[in-house]
Amino acid sequence: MSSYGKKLPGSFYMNKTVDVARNLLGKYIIHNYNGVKLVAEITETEAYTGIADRACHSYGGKRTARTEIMYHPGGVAYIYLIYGMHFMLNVVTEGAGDPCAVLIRGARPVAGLDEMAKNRYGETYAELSQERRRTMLNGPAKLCACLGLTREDNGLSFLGERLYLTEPAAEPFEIGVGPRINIDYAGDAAEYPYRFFIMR
DNA sequence: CTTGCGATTCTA
DNA sequence: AGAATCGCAAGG
Repeated sequence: MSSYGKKLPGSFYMNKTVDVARNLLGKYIIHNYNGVKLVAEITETEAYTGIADRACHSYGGKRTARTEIMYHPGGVAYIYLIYGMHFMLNVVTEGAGDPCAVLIRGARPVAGLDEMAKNRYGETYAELSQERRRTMLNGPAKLCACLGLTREDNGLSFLGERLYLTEPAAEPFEIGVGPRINIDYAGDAAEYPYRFFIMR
């Protein structure tokens, strides 16, 4: 076990997606990237609950090359390109054939700060403005850019050695809940309280 | 094959 | 408010 806590077991992911989304708050994302350990604490998530969820890419059982990985058993990464330029990291949940996932919307940088800053801004962490230091991981696309995650990493198992999640020493926090962001197309589902975030 | 557009971000 | 920028998915 590393100093960042014990790796989450496969069973963590095989639960109701909304519960996993809530439980992911405070967990660490570890990406061993170019020989550097990038670490970030998850601070904001959104649950996408599969076939019955109009906001979910697999809504209605839609099964395409892009959504295929969501049908895999929980514990793998679903990473896709959006707006032709941004990648989004999701944690696939629940059992095989139940295409659900949790979008990681935000995090707090913990380690590998220089490498993260270089990945997105081409500067060391020390060279970043205070504003950028504060906001470098507070969006799903920024998070992927800083952590060096791309389409190439789609389907990676969180039980492997390169990309995984850990349970760090517990620090209590309150959990905020609200509707998901930018899914106006989803009708009633746009109002579901499926977004979770740490309130400090 | 064509076309419309998105679970975003930054700039003005 | 608008642009950037392209793979995906639906439709012809």
